[in-house]
Amino acid sequence: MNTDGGPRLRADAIQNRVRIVAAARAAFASDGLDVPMNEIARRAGVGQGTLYRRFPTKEALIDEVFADHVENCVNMVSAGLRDPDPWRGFCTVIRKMAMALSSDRSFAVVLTTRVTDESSVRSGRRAVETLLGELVRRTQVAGRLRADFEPGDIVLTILANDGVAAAVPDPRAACERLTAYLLRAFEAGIDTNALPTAIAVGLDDLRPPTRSGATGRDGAGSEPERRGRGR
Amino acid sequence: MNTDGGPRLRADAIQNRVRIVAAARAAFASDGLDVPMNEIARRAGVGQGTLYRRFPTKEALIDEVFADHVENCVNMVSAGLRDPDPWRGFCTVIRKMAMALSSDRSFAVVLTTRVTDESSVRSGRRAVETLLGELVRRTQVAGRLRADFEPGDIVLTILANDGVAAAVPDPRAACERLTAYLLRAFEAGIDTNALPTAIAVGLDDLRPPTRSGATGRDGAGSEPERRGRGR
DNA sequence: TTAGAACCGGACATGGCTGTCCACTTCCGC
DNA sequence: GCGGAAGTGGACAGCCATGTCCGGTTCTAA
Repeated sequence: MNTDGGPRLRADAIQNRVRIVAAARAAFASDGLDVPMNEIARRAGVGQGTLYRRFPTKEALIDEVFADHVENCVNMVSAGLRDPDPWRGFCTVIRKMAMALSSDRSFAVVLTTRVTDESSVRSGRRAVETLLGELVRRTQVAGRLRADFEPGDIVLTILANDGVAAAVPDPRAACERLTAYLLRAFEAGIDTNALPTAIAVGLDDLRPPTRSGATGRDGAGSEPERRGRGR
Repeated sequence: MNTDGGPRLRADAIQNRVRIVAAARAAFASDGLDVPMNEIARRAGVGQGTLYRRFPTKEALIDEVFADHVENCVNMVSAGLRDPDPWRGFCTVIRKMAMALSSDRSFAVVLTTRVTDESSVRSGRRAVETLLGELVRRTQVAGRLRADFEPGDIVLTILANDGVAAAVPDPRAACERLTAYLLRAFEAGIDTNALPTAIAVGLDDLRPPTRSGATGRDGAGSEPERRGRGR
């Protein structure tokens, strides 16, 4: 994966780099992209200096960590596309995506927003979009997916799952259920009521999260604390 | 609304208080709860000192601003409950909720997470939940809502809409479409396939949006902690 | 073995946010 | 009017985030 064309690193530096990436991967998955850099350094057992030497910005680290995540995503959609039963393939892709989103808090962010601007993540994302487009068309041709379904509806599905996963204590179960509902709605059937106009957004058109709320509120009593110059 | 039992305020102070609340309402709606306090003060045309004199913490301000939002929500659900056609009432409530979520970025946060701990928002939220439970049961009895639909699925709907609204450039259209899909899936019909197990969460069981960790997989090498070679 | 380049850790600079303090100003009862 | 309590604005403290710097350490090539 890491075919980084950079200058050869010293043996110990390579070790540390690997450790950093592993720590970052775990940290992002469990705590989201908000996890501080020094926390990642701590988990990796290196100093901040070392971390920033390898990855000049947080963005660079995110990019490295998620390049292969996106690649996995590409593979997943490709696999669904090769399923002889289009509808089953479609459902599998949607379900697997939902699972990935529910188990990794940062996945949706990386997949949908431009946290990194000039990156392999970005191109991978485009690949995903193209493949999803094919998947949709193929399933519609087979007659199992609503004719008015649009690729943008998959973005909708991703974001919906993300919203659920971000707040619920058991994201897996919740996302499974949401996905089951959505797949039911996506299937071609008797109901031919027109849908509201489709949203014309791709994965690149989304705005950054800012997950509002965040009034501090770590849970551990971080009350105002009266720390002024006492008087 | 503001039946604040505090001491009588001076005329100019009342003016400023009103201005602050109005500015906060607008700011929260458009920018989310992350908007800084001094930005709110600026918009209200007052100093920070004044703001903090009226509302000792940001939490208190949020509480004040959203008490009536939640009240509106209660009224909305009540209205749906009085619709002679249960299914139509149900759909109206879900749609209106989605609209509210899509037009006010902070609404979902206030509705679903405990940003404020001891507050009228909290009790209003419980009222909303009770009413939603009735709404669900009533619609099921009328035979138009799936028998295996659960009140928790409305929470799912709220969170899903929130996820979409947070990221998409035109939240209104996107939420409308998502809601149309979901309502289709919720309706009782020919499809009697079992759903995955329901999620047993209420509005109060949700975790804050940021930094709560533990997506159910923390054990993955969390703390190598090898801490420095000799030196 | 050894010299020096690469590497290391952690202190520090910077900036944004919440919340505090206080010297000054304004309203309002008498 | 006038005196004082209530009110005001903005400087400032403390915290936590990203990213920088540098004195000391360690790998490695010769």
